[in-house]
Amino acid sequence: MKTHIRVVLADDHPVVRDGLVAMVNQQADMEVVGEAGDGEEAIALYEQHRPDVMVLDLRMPKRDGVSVVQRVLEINPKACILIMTTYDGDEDIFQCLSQGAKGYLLKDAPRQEILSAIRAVSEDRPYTSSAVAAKALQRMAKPSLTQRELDVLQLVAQGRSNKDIARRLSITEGTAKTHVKAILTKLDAISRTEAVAVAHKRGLIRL
Amino acid sequence: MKTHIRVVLADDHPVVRDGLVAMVNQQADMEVVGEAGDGEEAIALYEQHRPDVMVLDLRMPKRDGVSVVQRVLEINPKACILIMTTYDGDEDIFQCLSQGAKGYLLKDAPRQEILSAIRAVSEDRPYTSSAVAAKALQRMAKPSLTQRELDVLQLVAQGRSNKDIARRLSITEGTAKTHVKAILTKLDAISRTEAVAVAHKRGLIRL
DNA sequence: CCAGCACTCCCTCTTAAGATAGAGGCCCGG
DNA sequence: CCGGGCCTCTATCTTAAGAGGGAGTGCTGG
Repeated sequence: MKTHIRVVLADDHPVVRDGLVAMVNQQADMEVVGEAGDGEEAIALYEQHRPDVMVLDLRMPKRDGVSVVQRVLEINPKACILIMTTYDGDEDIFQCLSQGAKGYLLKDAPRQEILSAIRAVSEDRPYTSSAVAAKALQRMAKPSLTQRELDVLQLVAQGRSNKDIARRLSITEGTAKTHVKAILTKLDAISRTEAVAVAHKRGLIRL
Repeated sequence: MKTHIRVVLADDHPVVRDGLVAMVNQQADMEVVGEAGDGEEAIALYEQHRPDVMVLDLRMPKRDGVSVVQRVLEINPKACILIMTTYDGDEDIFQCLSQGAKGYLLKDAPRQEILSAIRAVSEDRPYTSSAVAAKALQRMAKPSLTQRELDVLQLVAQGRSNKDIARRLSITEGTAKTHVKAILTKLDAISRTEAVAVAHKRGLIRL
């Protein structure tokens, strides 16, 4: 057993970092060795400190949480990453876990759960609450959207018309319609507005 | 000058509460006297402690931040409330400030800003960062939606058709269209999907 | 090499959405 | 009392959206 779990935090909210620092440093068996406010910094601090656990927020400036997970696991495939975020969409959960994050928890989790998640992940044991695990499983049964469909979906969510989407993506309106239709089918939506609602709930698009 | 600023916190994230507690209790001139995890509890703790400052999150279980502001100001019209949230939509800002909150700041604010906001509000001085104030002013120039229009907008955002909306609200499809048209005009949107995007950005609807 | 997928384009047809214009009942505040 | 929002309903018309087909390209992995 380790004498000390060394932790690096990455979250763009100073308050949340302070909260985690307070919680962690109060424990005898763990210690915060670095704090990052954005994705780039998070990667730099990981390389510098090589911590036992990295606690990561999903939405951060400069670099997205998912891409930080990828990069860190490139640097060290055995890295133990715990995602801590407010977003509970199945797409986010699925992406992070399938990229190789060891744990995923929500910011409204109680202190004890956060601390035991950090301990679990530090010992290379995956940590996922049952609600989160359920969403990951749900997501696996659903069809994925292609990159092009995601491009179109993004524009649909901004309220663009098919003609407008076609112009922006340099395709014909007919093709735009084909993509939209595929999106509706995959998301099981009747209209484009419903598709946006579903996509938002699932975490396929952000704002 | 007060010897002690007594603070009550309300936020549904334990991590955020811990962060604020750590920050505040480190200061010689202030102290946290109560922590709430939802809106109801927040009101109860306000009555119990009558703190100098109340720090409030907007989105909480059981009771919305805005309605907590209203209730607390009913209890004590001189109450000093500081909103602290991640939401920066102009509607949220406008609602809180016009209800009588003394300050509004975002969770990504640095420690110093948070602390000076608490001090300002405790002395009955309003605190608003320039970016937040700008949004409140922007909002004032925009037309408000009526209650009925908000009802319709909510359904539009869920992807409902005009016919469906009409059924749910027990009105004719024509009337639903009339409301949708008014919404499009007020939000300066061309399509309903764009209206949803705009409404979301402004904080008029939440998922 | 061929199957499969992603991306593109094309067609028709039906329905929903949005623009435009008018109008009556209601309640509140000047 | 009367004007002015708000909510409701009406009607017509144009255009965009969505359903339902098919089909050709290029790339990739078995």
